[in-house]
Parts: sequence; structure tokens; C-alpha cells
Amino acid sequence: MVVKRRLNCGGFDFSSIPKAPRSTRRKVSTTERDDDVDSHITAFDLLASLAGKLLEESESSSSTSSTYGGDDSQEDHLLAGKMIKLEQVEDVYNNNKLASKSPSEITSETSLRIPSDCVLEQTPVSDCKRALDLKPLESGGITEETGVVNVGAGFEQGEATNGLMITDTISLKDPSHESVHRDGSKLVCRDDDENYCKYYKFSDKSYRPMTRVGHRRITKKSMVIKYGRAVVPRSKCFKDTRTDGCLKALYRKRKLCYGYNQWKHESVRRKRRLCDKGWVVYSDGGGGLSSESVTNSPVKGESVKLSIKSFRIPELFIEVPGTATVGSLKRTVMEAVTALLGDGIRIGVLVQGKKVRDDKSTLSQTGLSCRENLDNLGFTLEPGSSENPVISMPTDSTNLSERSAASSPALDSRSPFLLQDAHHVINIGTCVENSQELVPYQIDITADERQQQPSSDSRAIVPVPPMEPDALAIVPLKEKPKRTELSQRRTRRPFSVTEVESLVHAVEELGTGRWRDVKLRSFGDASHRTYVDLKDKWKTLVHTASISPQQRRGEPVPQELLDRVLAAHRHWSQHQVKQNGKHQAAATMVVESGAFM
DNA sequence: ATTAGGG
DNA sequence: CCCTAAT
Repeated sequence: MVVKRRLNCGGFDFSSIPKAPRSTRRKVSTTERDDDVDSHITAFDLLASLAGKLLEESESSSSTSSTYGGDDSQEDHLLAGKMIKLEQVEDVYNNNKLASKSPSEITSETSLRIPSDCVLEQTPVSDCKRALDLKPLESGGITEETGVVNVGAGFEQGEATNGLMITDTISLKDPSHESVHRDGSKLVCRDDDENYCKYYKFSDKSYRPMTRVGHRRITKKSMVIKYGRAVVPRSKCFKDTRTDGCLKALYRKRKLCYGYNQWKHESVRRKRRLCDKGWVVYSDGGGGLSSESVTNSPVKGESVKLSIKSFRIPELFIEVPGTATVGSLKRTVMEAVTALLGDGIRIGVLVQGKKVRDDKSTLSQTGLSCRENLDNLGFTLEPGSSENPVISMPTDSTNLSERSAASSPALDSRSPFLLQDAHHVINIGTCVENSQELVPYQIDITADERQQQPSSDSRAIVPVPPMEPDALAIVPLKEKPKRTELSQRRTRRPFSVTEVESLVHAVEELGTGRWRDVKLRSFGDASHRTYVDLKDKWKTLVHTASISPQQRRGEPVPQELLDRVLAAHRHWSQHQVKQNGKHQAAATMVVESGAFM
């Protein structure tokens, strides 16, 4: 019936509509895109794996809800460089079983803070020693302050949501002098240098279940993973990249706080493990390097050597239904990060916190000729593709064991990228069905813009204090208020000639003021073309027909169609005028519309 | 929910 | 395509 109607009303074959993959907001060439994607694959795997593990753990934890023992043996899974916060809140309104439980059973909330400047890095087993030598944990290299683990369990106020969130935060430089204040929803840390940061506690505002994401719907058991970012890299630490058990530890811990000693012990234990696994996660910030992303080697003469080690993942916001599989979640995260990076990025160079725009100036001229100054060198990752990609990212995971590669692929240690600036929001509803429709959203904020407005962000996860002189490659988090996680721009789906023909035909008959009817007539139930879309398309068609063929872009529309567009446009415009003039529109319409019959 | 128009 | 205002 529907098909028949469609055929009768325009003859458009909807099955022929190509389903292009969701594109991102910015344009980028295919070649650039592919390269980037490939080069970052391992990073994505890591993140995806992490998310998968978290989900896994959260689910198992949910089933055994209220048992949170203090098993130290379970503590050894911490996520380096991140503030981890887990929320597992069942929707008591929709789950009778849980509703009968006490609040504390229903909800658990865990907050774990660890040095945020840690970076995820892939390191061959043989490199473990080197990595470990960077800063012995036992010597106090760990920022014990940020090593504090806060575990709270209680009934969250407000809506109950089953959420899971990971957020990395600012790190502090000298842990031994830091103090932590837990003040309701935020934690304020301050060191002797009055450098401070605040940790906002997300648990206080549990995530509300999303009621709508496009035409997708989030169920009561939606999972939320929020991945923020570190801002002030400083300290050094080592952590196991393995995430299995990370949540386990979190959920089984009921203590409100872990002290430094415990943290240190865990770190030590973890350090060993990472060697076994061949993976290491650490930051290189505390070793006299002001930029976490840059490691410089002694400069000989004019040459400047540096390697960028850290790989910072910008914030990701992902929502998937609780019924989603771990695999789908992984895929989702993968796509999110892939889209993030694959969309093209630019590298910005910061010297002493200031962006260097002149690509032609030499490093010496920029003041990067000596080692000390290299400390002030930083890189930023900016939206948009680079005309001349400066760096190629080696992808080498051949030395990974299969298990490692499958469970927790790590980043290539030579990964020269530092993701800082890009802010991406991804929403996934029913991810299985719509996984191909993921649309990453990137806020087009340049590093410069952020620097101009360092800390004005109402939605900032981590309010950023004034930048330190040596806090390089650091850009305050800034978000635009609009376009939250609830909405993603739809994939651009260029109208085919067939569609245009169908549209023109319908408009010829119905006019330009009845887009709903036009839609129904020309596109039937095709959900991807709304009447607004058709209205917009008509607008562009009129414009296209009005300009010279040389100025037109995209798939050429036959001139014959464009002529019809203009004719119909003139006609219905005139018709509208007559209507406004309160003339006998009906009679006129019949007469004039005959031209189209 | 639609329509109209700017972004 | 998105967003809004006005219906």
C-alpha cells in the first residue's frame, strides 16, 4: 500500500536512497580521514576496551548490588590519570525488584581520583624498565593526593539512573603538599603554588535518562560514560592500563577514602603487573617536563628532538541502552573516537602557552633552540584537518599478545598526538540498530578562542584555573551551550536527481506552502526526509536555479528540472501574493497551475 | 505539528 | 541541516 502510494505520488524508489554513513560536521578529505583513522586505531581499541570492561563490571556489580567488600586484592585496578566515577543507579520507578531494596542497595557511587596527567601508552615489555625508571613510585612520585579514592555508597537524590561515568581531571603537581577538601559536590585541591583545581562530583547530579535522541530512545538502563580530560599535566605515575578489575575494585570498596599509602601500594602492585602485561601507562610530566606531551632529548647544536608521548582523549559522551551488549558498546566507543580523530585534526604549536601561528618561522626564532625552552613547547589538537599533516602516526601493535590486543589494546608509545582541544559529544541510542548512524559532534572552538576565555564554562566538567606559564598544551574546557548530548546533526544526505524530480513534481502541484503534503506526496513515509528538509531543499533548488551553472556544486541537477523549479517558484510566489491580496486564489490557481499539467 | 525564514 | 518564532 505504501509502496503503491509512493509510486503513485512521485514514482520515487526509496530503496534506492543511499545510506551514507553519518558524516561529521566538518569536512575532511577521505584520504586524510582514512590515514588518521588507521593511525589511531590502537588508541580507540584501548578506550573501547576500557569502556567495555567498565560496562561489564558495572553490570556484574549491579547483579550483586549491595556487596561491596573491602577486599584489598581487588583494589589493584585503577585507571591512571583519570578521575573515575561510577554510578550505578537503578531506575527504581521501573524496576520493582530494585525498588524493594534499600536505597543503599540500589545505588552505589564511586569516585576515584588518580593522577590525571597520566597518559595511556603502549610500551613493549622490554620498555617497562625504562618506564619504571622514570620515577620510582616508592620515592613519592605518585601524587598521592590525586591517588585518593573516594568511594561512596548511597541513594542518589533525584532521578535514579543507571549510569557509569569516567572522567579524568586536573592533576596537581606536587602531591606531597596538596590538600583535598571535599566540599559537597566538588573537590578543591591546592598546592603550595596556589595552583588549584576543582573536581566536580558528578554523582550529585545523576544523569537523567535520555528520553530522546533523535528517533532513538534510551531505556531506563542506559549507561553513561563520560570521558573528560586532564588539564594540568604534572606528576608522574604508572598505572596498569588494564581495566579489568578496575570497576571491581571500585564497587567493592566502601571506604570513603583511601590514603596515600594504600594508593602507593596499589601502584606498586600495578607496576609489576604492567610489566607482566607489557603495557604501561604513565605520564611524563613530573620529570622536569612542563608539557606532558613533550619529551625532549638533549639538544645537539641546532637540532631539536622531541617525542610526543601522551595521547589525550578529549571528552566523549556516550550513551547506550543498558540492554546493549558490551560488544556494541565497544563498537560505539570505537566509532566515537574514530570519528573524533578521523574527522581530521590540526596540530597547534604552543610556546610558553602561546600559539605559534607562523609556520615559517624557525624553531630557533620561536625560542625553541635550547632544552629549557623545549619545556615550554606544547602541542594542541585542533578541529579541522591539516593541510600538511606534520606527523604520521606509526601503528605498530605487532608486539602485542593476542590477549592484550583483544582485551586492552594500548596506544602506541610513539603516538605523537595529544588530543586536547577537540571536544566531542556522541550519543547513541539503540546502538545496535543505529550504530551506523553515529554522528559525532565537534564543537568548533579553536585553541585560541579558549585561551581567550580560559575558564568561562558553565558546563565545564573541570573548571580550569588560570594557566600556569608552563602549563602547556593546555586549553581550558569550553563548551557551547547549544547542541548538547541530546542532539546530533543528521547526516547530510544530498538529494538525488530522482528525489529532486519527485520534489519538484509535488511542489508544482501543491505549491510552496504545504510542505507536509509535499512530503507525503513525494516521499511518502521516507523518514529521512522531513517536510522541513523538503522545504530547505526547495529553497536551495531555487537558489541553484538562479545561479550560473558554474557556481553550482554537488550532483548536477538537470537544467530541465531547474527550469521547472523556477517556473513553479514564480508561479507559487505570485499565487501567494494574490492570496495576500485577498484575490480569488482558487480560481487563479486552477488556471495557472494548468501550465504544469 | 507545521510553516517560514534566518543561520 | 539546524534553530526559532509563530501559527
